[in-house]
Amino acid sequence: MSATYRDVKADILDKITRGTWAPGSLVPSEVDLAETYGCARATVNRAMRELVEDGIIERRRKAGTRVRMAPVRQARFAIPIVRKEIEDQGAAYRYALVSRAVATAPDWLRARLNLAGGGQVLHLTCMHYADGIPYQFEDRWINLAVLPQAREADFAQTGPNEWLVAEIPFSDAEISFLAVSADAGLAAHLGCAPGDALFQTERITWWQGAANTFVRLTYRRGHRMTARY
Amino acid sequence: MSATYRDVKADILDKITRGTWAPGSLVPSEVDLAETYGCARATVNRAMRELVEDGIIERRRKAGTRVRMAPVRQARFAIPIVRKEIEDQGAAYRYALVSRAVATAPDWLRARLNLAGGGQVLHLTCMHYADGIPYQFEDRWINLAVLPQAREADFAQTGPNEWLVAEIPFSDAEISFLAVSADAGLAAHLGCAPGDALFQTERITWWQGAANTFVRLTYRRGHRMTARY
DNA sequence: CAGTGGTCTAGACCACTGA
DNA sequence: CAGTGGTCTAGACCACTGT
Repeated sequence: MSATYRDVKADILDKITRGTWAPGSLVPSEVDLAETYGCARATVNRAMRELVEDGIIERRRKAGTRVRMAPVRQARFAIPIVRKEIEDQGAAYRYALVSRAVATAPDWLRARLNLAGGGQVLHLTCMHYADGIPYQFEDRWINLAVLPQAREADFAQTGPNEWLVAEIPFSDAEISFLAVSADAGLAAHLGCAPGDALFQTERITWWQGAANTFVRLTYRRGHRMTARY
Repeated sequence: MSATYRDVKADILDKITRGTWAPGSLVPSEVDLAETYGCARATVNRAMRELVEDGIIERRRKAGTRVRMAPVRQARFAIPIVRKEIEDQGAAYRYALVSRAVATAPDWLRARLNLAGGGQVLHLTCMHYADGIPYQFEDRWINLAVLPQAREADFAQTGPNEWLVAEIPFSDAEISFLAVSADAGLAAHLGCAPGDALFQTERITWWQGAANTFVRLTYRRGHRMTARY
């Protein structure tokens, strides 16, 4: 008697993975399941909500709950701060500012960030090292219309990433993963040969509707990003 | 009076993003918040649980709830079936089996999948096209000890991905994203030049503790994977 | 040991939506 | 319009863990 929501979730998941409840089939209603497991409906409801969250089942009022035909396989990636990423690997972290310039946003950036014409941006390039070895090259553009205080910030000691996290702790973002061929500059910074295939991420973040930064992070040769799901 | 859990969540999130409640600061207890919002504690609790899930706050019994110092930025990626991915772009999908062979698992694969010596695997290579243009090259290894029925399956018409989803709808997986340089084979299949940088994913899936498949998916030049969070 | 979150309950009302 | 999920409530007990 008296199952917990974890018990209920585990049992239902088991029935689904073992095929007792096939993809597309109808799952008993919450009331029935509550009786089956001898618990309150709220308990069943919580188990079911988590299964929806996990992409295992689909629910619709009146129509009931069904096992998904094609499970939505989804992975969650933690987007780490570079320093933490490196330190978690047990390596020593070092940061270096490569260049810094205030400029008018180039056309491609205005299009990406949906900026008005003539917008001023702060363009930074930096390097992140793990145990002295190049780890990541950072190419960052900060919208000075949204973050005028960036103009006065000192990025010689602290990377723009950590500065931004302190300045704007929570924001919306869009991230892309892709592969690029190393040009001469990247090759020099990351200690690889021109033409080498490198893993790159691009990220745009917004705060209260306005884009505040665009960043392109290029990792050293051989880097991979891993997740479990 | 009588706020919903969405109201409560939105209001708390607003207080955090606007800086009213700074990173690291203590959030009022559930009992207090319930009184503030004029709702039941369970309602506040649900809002708070979702904020934990979103990586915004941390909670510990007795110690209370705090705004996270470094927000855990996390992105969720839907791992699509290639066919769906292509069709959702409005393109026509075509599949072709390139090769098929039963073999003893090579050492690197045995290590990756934690297989016993002498294990038999089915090695398949396939192509996926969008509007007739090469889209993705699939290099798949299926553990015949776990999935003996793969030996008899016809992969000429249906890709191994869809076959596997039907056979083992739900499983655990580990996925990696990386960049590779196209070798002669990949270049020929994907219609690019040798040496081009290509985006690649590797995935291992387990079912009931045993690895059943390893797959390496290489995308055509210029492919990028995008998510919002 | 006291305060906080974690969970369960029994009941209620509501919001959809398929038949 | 009836059945299903979605949510809220008031109260209860429990499980941690800081002081």
